[in-house]
Amino acid sequence: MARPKSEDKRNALIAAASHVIAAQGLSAPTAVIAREAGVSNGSLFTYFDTKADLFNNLYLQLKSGMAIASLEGLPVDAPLREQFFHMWSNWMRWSTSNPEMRRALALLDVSDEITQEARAESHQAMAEVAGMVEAVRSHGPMRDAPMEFVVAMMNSLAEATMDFTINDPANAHAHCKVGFDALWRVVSG
Amino acid sequence: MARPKSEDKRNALIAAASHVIAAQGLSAPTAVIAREAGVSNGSLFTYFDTKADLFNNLYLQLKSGMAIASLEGLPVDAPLREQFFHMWSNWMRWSTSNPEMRRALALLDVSDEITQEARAESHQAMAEVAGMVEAVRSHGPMRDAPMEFVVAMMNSLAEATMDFTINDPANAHAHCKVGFDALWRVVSG
Amino acid sequence: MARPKSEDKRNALIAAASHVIAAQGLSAPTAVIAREAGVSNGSLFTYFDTKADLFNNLYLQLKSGMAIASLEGLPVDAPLREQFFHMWSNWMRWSTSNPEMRRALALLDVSDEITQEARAESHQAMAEVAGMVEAVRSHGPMRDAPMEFVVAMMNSLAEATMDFTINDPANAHAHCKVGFDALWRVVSG
Amino acid sequence: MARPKSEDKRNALIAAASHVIAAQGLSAPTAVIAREAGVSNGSLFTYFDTKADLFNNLYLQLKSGMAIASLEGLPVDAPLREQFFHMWSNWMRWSTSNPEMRRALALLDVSDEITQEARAESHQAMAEVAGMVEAVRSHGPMRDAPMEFVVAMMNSLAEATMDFTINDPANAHAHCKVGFDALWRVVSG
DNA sequence: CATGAATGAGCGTTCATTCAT
DNA sequence: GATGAATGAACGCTCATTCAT
Repeated sequence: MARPKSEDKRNALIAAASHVIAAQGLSAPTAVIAREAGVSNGSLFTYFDTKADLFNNLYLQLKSGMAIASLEGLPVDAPLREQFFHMWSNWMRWSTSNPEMRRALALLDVSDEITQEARAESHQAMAEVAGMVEAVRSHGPMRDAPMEFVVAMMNSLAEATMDFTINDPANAHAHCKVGFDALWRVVSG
Repeated sequence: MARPKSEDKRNALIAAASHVIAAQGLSAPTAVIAREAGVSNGSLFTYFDTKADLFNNLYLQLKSGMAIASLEGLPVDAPLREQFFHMWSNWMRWSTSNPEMRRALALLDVSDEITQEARAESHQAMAEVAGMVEAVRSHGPMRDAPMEFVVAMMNSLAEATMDFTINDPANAHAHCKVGFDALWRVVSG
Repeated sequence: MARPKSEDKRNALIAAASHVIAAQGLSAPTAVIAREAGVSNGSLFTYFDTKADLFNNLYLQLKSGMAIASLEGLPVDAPLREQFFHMWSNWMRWSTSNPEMRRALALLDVSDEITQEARAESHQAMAEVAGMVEAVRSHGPMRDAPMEFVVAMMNSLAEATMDFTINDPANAHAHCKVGFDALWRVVSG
Repeated sequence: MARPKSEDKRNALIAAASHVIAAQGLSAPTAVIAREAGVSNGSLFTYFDTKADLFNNLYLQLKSGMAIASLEGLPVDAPLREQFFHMWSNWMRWSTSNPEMRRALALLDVSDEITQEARAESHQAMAEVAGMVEAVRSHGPMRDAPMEFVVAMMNSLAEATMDFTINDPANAHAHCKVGFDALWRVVSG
């Protein structure tokens, strides 16, 4: 079956794309990404049909990595607020521990190369998180607002908190708390 | 920076850049922007040194336009919350009335072509708005958080509300209110 | 040139090359030819050193197939003109029955990938046909012209007739006759 | 009005394309053509939208140049055969004096980059020549064959004669005569 | 100053060929 | 031998910027 397609190389390309996009933006040459991955420029295209395809796959990978990290060790029997805070802390930790991934994701999120399919799929990765928001808001002041709106607000507050924390990581803990309290006031009153 | 011959052309280029960026993204060719402005491609560079220079100028223009619109008709003698809501409503109205400008601004905001200087200057345009936040939060739960953090949260909630409203303009009024209430809970408790 | 394992694969590659060249031209990727032949892209190069080598072999194959078809059932005892017409009819029938081969051959003939050796060898395949021309012209108006010139003219009239017939196959019979009469006038007076 | 598009450069590009195609075939890089024309690679595309556009223009230029050359000094009051021979001689002289153009034209003629429009337009350039054929054949053995067929035969005999003459230019005059006589027999009996 | 042609570096992608499995 | 992934040179075309007019 000849040399099988190497999962390692695929991963290296995804990882390299993340680094390079963080450093150079979405206009980073595919050749640079390939070199960073230790792969020839042509090989990139045996793993991804197009640059956009690579980007969509990276997007999905980052989103799901983020979602998984957010739910790690969730104290399912604890009170809702505690669970929610746990998730939020994980989320903030992921973003500050992986600032490149976070920047790449921010750039991809705003790019029009990312397809609706990829966006929809990424929502599924975040479904469990969204479910927690749903549970929280159902008794709060936003109980009548569209779910998507509430999720959008949560995301936007998360973004703001991440941005702030990345620039001032020394107080990461405090910022995390401030951000969470703000979010809690938004959804829970 | 000897004043160029025609302020009109400069304005036309800025306006065209806004349209074209909204439609094609930041990678839109300068030649397209120039054509849209009714100006030759070469002339663009007598008004702006580089494409990045044009973008920074556009960024400033949009930010200040947005700030001015937000403060229009501010009821200076009314209670703070009412003033704040007035400002917020103006802000939302600007973004939904000028979706192209809003989209261009969102793209520019995330671009690394925008210099720190331009970002700092844009904060001055928003100074008065920031001043209102300052007044509101001083007695609220975020009284100890860094001012920039609070402003960042306000911006992020505004972004989320704008996005949502642009996709569902029929309920613009309701969304505006929901967004404001959330913001008020964040800063004021 | 140790005989490769599978003569079948070699033939499949030759046949596939013919189809694919007819459809896509000489710039058709070798990978496409290999896929069409049901063979891996790498294997193509165990049967042919280079793409040009494949093309030269295909060229020879087509030329000799055409020559063989032209001589099939030749009425060796019939008058010369009748023999000649028989050959011409066969030739035309081959080209209209195998339009893909005919198109591939036309493309190859004009390509500079085909070596002088291959061209010379192909002349041998047509030697018997050329011999008939020789016999015909020896008493005709072209008796003093170089043999190659006469053959070239025959070929060119054959090409023109084939082209015309392929575009209007309903009247294949008539076109065949018109073409032959023209040729006869050229070589025999 | 700025620097006007230079007719000289356009011509240089057309001429360079002709040289380079003759030497390297249709896959010659546009960059080589541009260099040969003394122009930057990018400039080629201010004169021609695409490589195919350049090729179509070259095709037209060559065809019309050939047609014009063929009709130069036509003795309009002479007998038809003499006129016809004059045209034929011109044609052969053009092709042997311009072997590069002739080869480029042969390659272009067979390329699928040449549009139907360009082919149709080129027929107009040859209209006067075709008219002469029409006049000749109307009383000959091909009076009932489709005009296009007759023209195709004339072209094919011309091609064969050119090919032969280019390889043996010393006897150009004799080959020209032999080719013409053959053609005359085809169309006139 | 306005114009738009000129420039040439740069990019995404292809593909003949090689080579590890 | 067969496979198909790996390679990297090559290509058509774009576009920010410069410069002749």
